[in-house]
Amino acid sequence: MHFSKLFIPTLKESPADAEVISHKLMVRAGMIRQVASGIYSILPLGLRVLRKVEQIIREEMNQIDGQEVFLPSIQPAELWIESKRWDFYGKELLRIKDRHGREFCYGPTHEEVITDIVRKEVKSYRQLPILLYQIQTKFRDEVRPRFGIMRGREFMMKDAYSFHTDEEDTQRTYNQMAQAYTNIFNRCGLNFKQVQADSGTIGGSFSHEFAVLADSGEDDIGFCESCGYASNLELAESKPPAPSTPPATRQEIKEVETPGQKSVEDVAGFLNLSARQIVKTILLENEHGLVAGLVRGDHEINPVKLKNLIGCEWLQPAGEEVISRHPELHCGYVGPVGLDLPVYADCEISAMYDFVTGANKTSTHFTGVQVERDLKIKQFSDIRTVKADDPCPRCERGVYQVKRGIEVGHIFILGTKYSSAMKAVYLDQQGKENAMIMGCYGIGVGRTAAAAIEQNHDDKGIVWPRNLAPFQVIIIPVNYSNEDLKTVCDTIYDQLQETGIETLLDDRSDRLGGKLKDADLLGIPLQIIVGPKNLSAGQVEIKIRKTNESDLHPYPEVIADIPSILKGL
RNA sequence: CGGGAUGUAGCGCAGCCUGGUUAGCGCACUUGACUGGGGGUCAAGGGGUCGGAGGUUCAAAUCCUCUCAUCCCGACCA
Repeated sequence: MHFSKLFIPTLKESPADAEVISHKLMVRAGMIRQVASGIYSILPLGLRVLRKVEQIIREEMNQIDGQEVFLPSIQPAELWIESKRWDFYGKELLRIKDRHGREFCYGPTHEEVITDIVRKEVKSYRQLPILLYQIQTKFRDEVRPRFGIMRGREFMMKDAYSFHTDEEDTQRTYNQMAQAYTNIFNRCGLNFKQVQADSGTIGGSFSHEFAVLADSGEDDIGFCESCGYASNLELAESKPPAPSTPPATRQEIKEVETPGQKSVEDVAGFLNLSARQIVKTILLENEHGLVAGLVRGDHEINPVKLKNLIGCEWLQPAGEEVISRHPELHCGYVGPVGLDLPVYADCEISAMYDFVTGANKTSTHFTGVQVERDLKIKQFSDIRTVKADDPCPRCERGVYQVKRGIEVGHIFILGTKYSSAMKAVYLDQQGKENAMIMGCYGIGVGRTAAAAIEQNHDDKGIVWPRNLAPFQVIIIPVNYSNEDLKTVCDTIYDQLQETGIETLLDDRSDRLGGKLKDADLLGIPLQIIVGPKNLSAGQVEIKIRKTNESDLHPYPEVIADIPSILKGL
């Protein structure tokens, strides 16, 4: 392609409303433009990159017998009512009416549509398993879109769905999918981790995320480098407490005055104790009312773990307004002793003796509290959030590291949640009807491209991983109106094109400086700079974007080496 | 949905506090000349209902009220 013919509106300055580096660079490199909050136009250069990601995904999906389909983005309400998600999905579901007043939504995901197709067309165990996927736009009316196409409302996604007769077969496909995802993100040149994840509102029993490690990520990833265990922090297991021997004499429970001492730090300082000797009581609210969670003073409660433990629909920290409706609860002095609420305690509490809790009385705490004597615990479980340097639960010596991650892929075993609700059944060998077992698997296409930029850039611009680069090579003449240079550049261009290397020829009349700045900004892996001085010495300059290394090479001999130079990048 | 901020030319910004010529600057754009190895120089141009509506005033980009949009933090999120 000739640069002058391509629509690549590059900018010298970053847009004022861009915060993260990938957003800034994608706008500056002329890849995307914003249309409305969370809604973007993809320009030619951006689309070339997205197509690269898509192609890699297609190849890996086809490799494991996935078949590509294309489902509608506008979906009838009936299907969503049938799966019970019309009410459950909430405001994120963009609802629309057609001219007849019939209700539709813009698909945020496609379990309903795909299950509808499969239930109509698949009747026998002989037709299973089946794996279908598509790549198309989704719309989720996010509360707060941000970071360019990293978290847009409309976005490109690959979603795949599999249907099976039994758990084992589902697990097999799930594992193949995990391997395919690993291949995909490796080919995209990303540094990522496959981590345990919560299945959230999509439901299901088993799930992993693929997280690209980057500071701008929105998730916290906990992982252990000794054994490789990795998990989203909202699910990361903590190591059970080592059995401890109780002190010879146990303290008696005692009320102490703690006026104005509400936080753990306050109380610890006031009583001259460590936070580890205090038990925090956190009040949370779910559809059944209030519950209490106990964690050690230096720990944080993990609502996701607690929600999964209780098995409730939702769970959130109780607001002041809710607490104020309970006169027996005093903010800052709530404690588990004699508390008339279901009390869940973190495992670590079971190894504590002589600790401090709130006394359910203003300006008062208890000291010398003992679990078995003073507390009524509904259940002990792992309900705290792990921190960096916590011991790894899966190996002897390892400790947690915590880093930010961008969720680029997520795979789930759904079980029969949708197939039961929507009666997607098949006849088994005995002629008996069974619900199909499902899995679903997603990749954010645009987010993957953005994540690649987050991991591969410098102060000059993008540094594309080779497989995602919109072009492999850019030819930059010092002056394209010079006939000799033009001839050489055209020759190199034709030669590379014939070899199948995607090449961009910067035929613009701009001065060299501007063209070099743009080439760096666009992040094309290899630059060939053709100037009169070097050329008269029979040489051209070749610059590697990633390393900034620039060397003179004999022309025309070097052109034949370009493919091998590229392979080495 | 709570908290914070910003809307002035395609992009980045100043002017606003303390109202008063024709609303400025840099980049980009158009024309011409010179130039040609890291965003060049000179000259001449085009482009604005100062986000919108209402109000105060002799006079509003500037003060007041409402509203819309966008961004950030939090909550939320396959």
